[in-house]
Amino acid sequence: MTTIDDVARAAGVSVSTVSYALSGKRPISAPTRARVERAVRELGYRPHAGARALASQRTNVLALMAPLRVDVNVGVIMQFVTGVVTRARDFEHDVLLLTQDDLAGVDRVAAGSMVDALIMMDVEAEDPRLPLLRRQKQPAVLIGLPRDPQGLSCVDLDFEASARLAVDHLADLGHRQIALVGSPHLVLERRTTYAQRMVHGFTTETARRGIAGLFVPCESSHAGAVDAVDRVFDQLPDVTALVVHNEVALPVVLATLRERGKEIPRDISVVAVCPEDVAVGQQQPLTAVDIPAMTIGSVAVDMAAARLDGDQPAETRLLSPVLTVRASTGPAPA
Amino acid sequence: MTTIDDVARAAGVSVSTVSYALSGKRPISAPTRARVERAVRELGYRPHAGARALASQRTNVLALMAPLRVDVNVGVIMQFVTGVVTRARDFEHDVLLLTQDDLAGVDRVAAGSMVDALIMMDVEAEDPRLPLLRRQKQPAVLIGLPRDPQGLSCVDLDFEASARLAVDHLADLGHRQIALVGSPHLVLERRTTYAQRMVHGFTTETARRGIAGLFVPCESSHAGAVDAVDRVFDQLPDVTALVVHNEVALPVVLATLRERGKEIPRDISVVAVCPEDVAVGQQQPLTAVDIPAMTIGSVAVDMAAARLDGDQPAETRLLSPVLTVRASTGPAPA
DNA sequence: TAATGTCATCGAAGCGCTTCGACGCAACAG
DNA sequence: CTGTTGCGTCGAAGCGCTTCGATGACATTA
Repeated sequence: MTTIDDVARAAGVSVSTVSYALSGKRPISAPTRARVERAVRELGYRPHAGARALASQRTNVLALMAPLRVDVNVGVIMQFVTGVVTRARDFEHDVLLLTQDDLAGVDRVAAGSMVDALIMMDVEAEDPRLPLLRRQKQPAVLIGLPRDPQGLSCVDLDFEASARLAVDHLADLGHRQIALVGSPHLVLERRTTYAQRMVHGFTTETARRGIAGLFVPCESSHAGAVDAVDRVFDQLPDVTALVVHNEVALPVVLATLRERGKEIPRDISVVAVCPEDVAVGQQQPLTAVDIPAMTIGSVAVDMAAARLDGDQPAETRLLSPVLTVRASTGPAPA
Repeated sequence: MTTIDDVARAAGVSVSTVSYALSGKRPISAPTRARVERAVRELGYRPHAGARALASQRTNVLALMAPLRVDVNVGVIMQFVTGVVTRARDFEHDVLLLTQDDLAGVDRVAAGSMVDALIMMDVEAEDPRLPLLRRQKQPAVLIGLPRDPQGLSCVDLDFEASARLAVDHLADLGHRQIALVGSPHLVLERRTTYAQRMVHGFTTETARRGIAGLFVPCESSHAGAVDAVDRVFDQLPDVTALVVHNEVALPVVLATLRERGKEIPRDISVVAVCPEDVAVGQQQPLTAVDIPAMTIGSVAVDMAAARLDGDQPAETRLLSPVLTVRASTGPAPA
């Protein structure tokens, strides 16, 4: 292994000069810096991460805790992760991946000084990780919105506003009976707040506009989706529009509607709440509220970075939803 | 931060005694060990990862390079990752996540001594990462099979055998015209070997058994899947069985078959090659060759671990496929 | 000419841990 | 009673880096 000593010797300078030349934390004359850089290149020198972390109190790694279960929406998670990893590189950071259930992991990586900051996905209302996070010296960023975010940064799509946006779009088209096909029971029971916030926004907005609004949970399986559609028609026979907030179920819901003889958007309009690629990848392109998963991931990193060197206080950011009209919504049938 | 010195002081022993008490690398008397452990508990001591890495040449972290693109099969990747992360914990290791395109990452984390070993997913025949990997001091495990694995451990499902298994199952049921609906063009062009191995196994086995075998690539989109089905009927009008090795397309292929008036398995049999949960989660449970993604991930970790402390030489392991008969295959129509 | 200031560089301490060699002590053999 | 062995513990070196204070060279000013 080539060390900073080797570089110093090769460049004919002291170790500290090499360090300063590379970090730029003190002025080094151009010729000296050139010699150092040359030596670095020729020897293929890489600073030892552990030694650096020990001396500088910085690891250049951040922890990402992601739900690797199968029941949640794999595609969205992947995009979050991609956003985080990609943006982290812009800040010269790598990403240590923890699983959601690894509660001890928070302590292990934070107290063990393995990371500079932590990002947690899929936060629940009373998430058991929050107390752990609060007592670490590293800043934490939550993707999601717990009941009490005290001391922790949060970022998420504004799901209440998303629901409103979807309802308004449909209401403006004349729809008066709208159903929300949402997350599985389990997700709601876990008190994952995005699901709750969606339902809440939907309920209040339909109420506000004097519209019949029905919420049905929907399991993420073929059967679950078919069942959800059936329940909608059962409980709201004259429904003319659906808001679907469940990616896995989405294609099945569409197929089932067609099977039941409903043409989209002639007989029934559909607004999806999902990432853009899912919305346009269906049999027909769907009007949708975009879940900008990658953006959220990268914003999370930005927020972590801000707290690392700016030591700003924690803040909460809710991203404004954007609805894109495509082929799946139209005026309510007469 | 509480350090090993604090623990030593609290326990009334020397620093080295604490270290040995915790690592077990030298005998420490029971009472002393108890005092150390008590101090550790009371102070909430966690060794500093960087310091430990510096002194011991072990980081207890392994790198996992995963394709976070969207075009590949997200679900399978997630399962690999889960397998790796979960198994890594059994060996007291954490996982650093790199993206596939981050070629420089190999050097950064390996030469920078951030990890003890590397695991690379989605390896191509002439993968550009291989030379980089070979010159690192850390062992590497590939998920996939490059043309020349020299010096690197490999693990994957035996896709040639999988194809054979699928073909044999169908041939034994009397099918004489079989099509393989496979990976997208791009994946093949990238020379991702699982796709090639699948095609090769399919081609040789159909030939060996004197069966008409047709391979059609299939893009991972609704339109792509529909198109693939059309091409199959175009080029092999009397086809009675399909092998589908493309998870994303799978549901669309099934739907399209039905739309074309083909009932499964009465008119046409289908063998999927996909993870079990995908096979059973379709509208009807599918006969399938399981892709044991999680197992492969955990085997990869096992292989890495073996090379870490046993310093066994590199080896290649191809997992034997298992075909499970479900509702989508039956005798060839007369 | 001496005092002052600037700039580039150096030396050394120290980050927190592991590990090697040494040491004291008790048990045992000769 | 001395010599040997083995167990449990300690001290110190060293892992590779960052950073602080000091220093020397040189230019600037009084």
